[in-house]
Amino acid sequence: MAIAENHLIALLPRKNRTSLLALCEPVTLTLAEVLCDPGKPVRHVYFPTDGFISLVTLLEGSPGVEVGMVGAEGMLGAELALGVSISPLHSVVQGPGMAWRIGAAAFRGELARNAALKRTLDRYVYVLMAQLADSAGCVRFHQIGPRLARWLLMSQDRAGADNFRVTQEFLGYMLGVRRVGITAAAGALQRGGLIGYRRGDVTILDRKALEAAACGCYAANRKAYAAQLG
Amino acid sequence: MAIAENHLIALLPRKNRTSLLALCEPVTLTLAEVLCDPGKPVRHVYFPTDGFISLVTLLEGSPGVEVGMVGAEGMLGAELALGVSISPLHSVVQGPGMAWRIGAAAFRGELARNAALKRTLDRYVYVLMAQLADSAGCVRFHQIGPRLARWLLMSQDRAGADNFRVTQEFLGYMLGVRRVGITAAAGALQRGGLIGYRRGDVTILDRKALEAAACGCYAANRKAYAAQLG
DNA sequence: CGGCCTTTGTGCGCTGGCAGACAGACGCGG
DNA sequence: CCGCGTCTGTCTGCCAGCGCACAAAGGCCG
Repeated sequence: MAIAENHLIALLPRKNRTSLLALCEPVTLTLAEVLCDPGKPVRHVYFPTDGFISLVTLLEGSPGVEVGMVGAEGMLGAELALGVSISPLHSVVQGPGMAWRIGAAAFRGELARNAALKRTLDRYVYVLMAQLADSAGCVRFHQIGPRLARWLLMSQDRAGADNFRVTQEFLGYMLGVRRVGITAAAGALQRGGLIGYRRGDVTILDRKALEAAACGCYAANRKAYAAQLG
Repeated sequence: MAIAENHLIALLPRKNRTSLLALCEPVTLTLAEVLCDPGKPVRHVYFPTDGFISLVTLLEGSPGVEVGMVGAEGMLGAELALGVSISPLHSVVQGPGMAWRIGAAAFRGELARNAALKRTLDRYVYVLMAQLADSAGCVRFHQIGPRLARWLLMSQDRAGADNFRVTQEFLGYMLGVRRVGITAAAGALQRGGLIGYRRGDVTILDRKALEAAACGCYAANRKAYAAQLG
């Protein structure tokens, strides 16, 4: 089976794209794999095609919160494009699948040669920043229900499927709330017929309604991405 | 009186520095002035020397939260360094003073010519990202007291003085909490002799103790800045 | 001096989410 | 088909922070 596309790579002019892909190797992202720890050097950058990755802030003494998601629309390791090789975030594979991978050194070399790549990634960094800023407000003011709906939509987009696996325990960790909070919110969505949820197996049943139930951050993020990289 | 320095500019090699400064004009930042609205084009970038600026996320339908502060250690308008001229954040002058200012177009031109500038700002963007990510966790998990202490320290650093003006109302807005929450937390700090607070006039009395009372985000942010731009 | 605006202090009832504990339900593997 | 581990649902008590409302104190200005 042919490997799927990564959108950032697809945006590059042919010449820049082939020069980048020449350095890439396809790798499998396996569920719950940790690709990056905060404060540690970035070894590889990843351009997911099928799989997707959660970005989590870890403040010592507190549980984590997800502040971003990276799928085929993005990349992991954008800090290298800023000339820094230390990751500020914790990165965990959230949806299994494939990704293009490049070693950090090779990637820096390519960046120096490939101006179109650098320009594209700069824009991506901007979108990420907007996402981080929104996360702060979302995490503070929005309630569990709408945040859960947003999370499910973002996952659906990146999984490219109506169905994916995730336990309530894990969702609680991502949203920075207790598992029981998720039980309640997910129960409400299920009773309303927006989703089906059975033992770690979510199915999106009514996407329109889910979009209506999600907090505005979902739409805001899509809009910001489309404006810069659409 | 000679205008004070901006640290990012001071980091540049002499040649790059003079070439940038040739485009700058000194301007006065007046308290509560709004320099930038979310979604609007960035007209100027600012390199504060005396004054400082709060960066606030505004999600529609929610109050704001401060997610970053810009003083002489930083700049406002870093998104231009990423090739984007739309600000994602609301920027308000929080401490009056002076800044170097450049028009957006002139700044983009200079960026294209001045590689050292671009490299420095890339690193600054990284520090900002780390700050945004931390903010999300801080806002979610840390209590008002420690967050207030952190805010006061950050302001003291940027004001370059032990004393500055800020009302509890404004503080509540910045931290995304009710004014009464600030009243309680500030009262505790005052009773402990860490600060003096009288009708919009704060004085830092015991900086060491305040550092101990602040949440870890204060130290984390200083460390991240020092590592990249120290 | 007196009035008015700004800023701070306090009280009360409410609620979303927390902590911990436990009981069912499902399903895989032996 | 039985058992145990995983996942989900529910309960109880609790607390930080919320919304609202009002009182008091400081300060500016006529």
